[in-house]
Amino acid sequence: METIALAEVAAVLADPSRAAMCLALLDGRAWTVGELARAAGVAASTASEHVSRLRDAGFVASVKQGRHNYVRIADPRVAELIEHLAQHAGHRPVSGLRSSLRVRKLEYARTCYDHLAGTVGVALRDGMLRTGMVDSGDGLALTGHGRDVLGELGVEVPAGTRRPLLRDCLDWTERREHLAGAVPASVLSRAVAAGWVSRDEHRAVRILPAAREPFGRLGVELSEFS
Amino acid sequence: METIALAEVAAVLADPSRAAMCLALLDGRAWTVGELARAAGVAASTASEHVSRLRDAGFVASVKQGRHNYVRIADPRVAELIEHLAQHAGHRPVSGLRSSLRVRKLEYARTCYDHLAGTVGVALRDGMLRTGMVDSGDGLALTGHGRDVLGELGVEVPAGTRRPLLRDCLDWTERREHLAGAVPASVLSRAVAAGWVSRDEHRAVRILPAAREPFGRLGVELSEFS
DNA sequence: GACACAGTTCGGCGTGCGCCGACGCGTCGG
DNA sequence: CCGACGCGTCGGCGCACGCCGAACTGTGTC
Repeated sequence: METIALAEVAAVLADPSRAAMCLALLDGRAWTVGELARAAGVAASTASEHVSRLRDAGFVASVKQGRHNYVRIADPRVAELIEHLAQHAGHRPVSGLRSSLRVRKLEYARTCYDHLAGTVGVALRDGMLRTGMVDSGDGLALTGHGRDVLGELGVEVPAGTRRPLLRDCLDWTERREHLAGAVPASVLSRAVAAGWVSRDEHRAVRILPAAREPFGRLGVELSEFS
Repeated sequence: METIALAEVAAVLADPSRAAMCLALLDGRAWTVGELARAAGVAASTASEHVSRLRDAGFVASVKQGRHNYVRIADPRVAELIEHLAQHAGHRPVSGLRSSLRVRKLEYARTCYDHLAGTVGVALRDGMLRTGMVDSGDGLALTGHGRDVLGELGVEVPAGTRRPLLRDCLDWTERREHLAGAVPASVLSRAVAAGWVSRDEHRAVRILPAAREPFGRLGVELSEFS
């Protein structure tokens, strides 16, 4: 009974094309069916079938707009699920990930669904802990000082949401933890809106000069990386 | 490159027989290959092949003992991964789950890999929060009072482990959260060792009379349920 | 040493499903 | 109004893989 449900849900991710689409969608943006087809390397008709199946399984949601069909991840929980699965897949083959330039870029700064990851993401976690904005006594918590600094930077702290404010998320390349949750999501959207960073191709993030001051307030010295 | 890894890992869970085996193994015990074959309803030879595949993928570990091969979940992280996946599978079809007697039993008390779940699991979370053993200000934390009570009950609080002491885990039947993590795991193993509860068939847990006093200390009044 | 039994390997069978190309439909642009 | 384009549906092809039974290995039992 319920056992086949697990298999069905896993089967949806078990296809290389659908898996590629899901990983692409982890950047948090809405992709068209055609873009997903190119990303996965299949015909548009095939991609359309895959999107239907992902939608039926509750992994993605889609909205029609003119002649385009925009597809995005249905829910942050789904994004976490896929991240966890990819993480389990990733930590076995140590592989030569650290080679291509594009990967190098992703190592430095990228998005993990709706928050920052990569070197910068890890540094953000370190910085917020070091400056006392976040406390980690068996579970992560935002301190009063943390709330103050975020307020001054114009980052809204969501209230009354079921989503945890702060969660640890094991990093794909760094093999260390970065911050996930409602607060880091809010930090990223503020950073984009304020021109501190810009979202680049795929999941890469470009750090702009304007980031120096606000990121310093968060305990991240960008000059340390280059 | 990395995209096919995700598909490969999902494909391992995508088979109904392997999925059934994994769900069975979530009770935390070591099963023989033959037992898994019967649980999944396939021939022993087929089950053997499935176990090989699960082992290669890092989902299970196996040890040979005499002419038996004992199989268990490789790692708590894997157990959580499967729980998350099953959870995503479960919350769509509302279905008439609440029918059979066996399911009723599982609703009341069962294991979620290595800790208590079901009605009792949820009550444990409520009780430990209400009695001030656990604090939940943006993240769960064990209080000093909590450490004291656990100490008096003979429950060891693991130290120096990477695993979080307390995590929330959304419950399958109750649709509410119960406690996961190192501390709840320790509570369950102590409860079994001390004869407060016994592990029953499948994932069911039988609450014994000796549980009344220690569970009361944890804020759970067993008489409230029957 | 003979037998029973758990597990593994192997060959062969059946089928489910991912793929494409062709076609139809709706939207946008000249 | 007509062509270009994005998307969805359908039919047919081919491969991958889950299944079993038979044979073999290794381990306990009488």
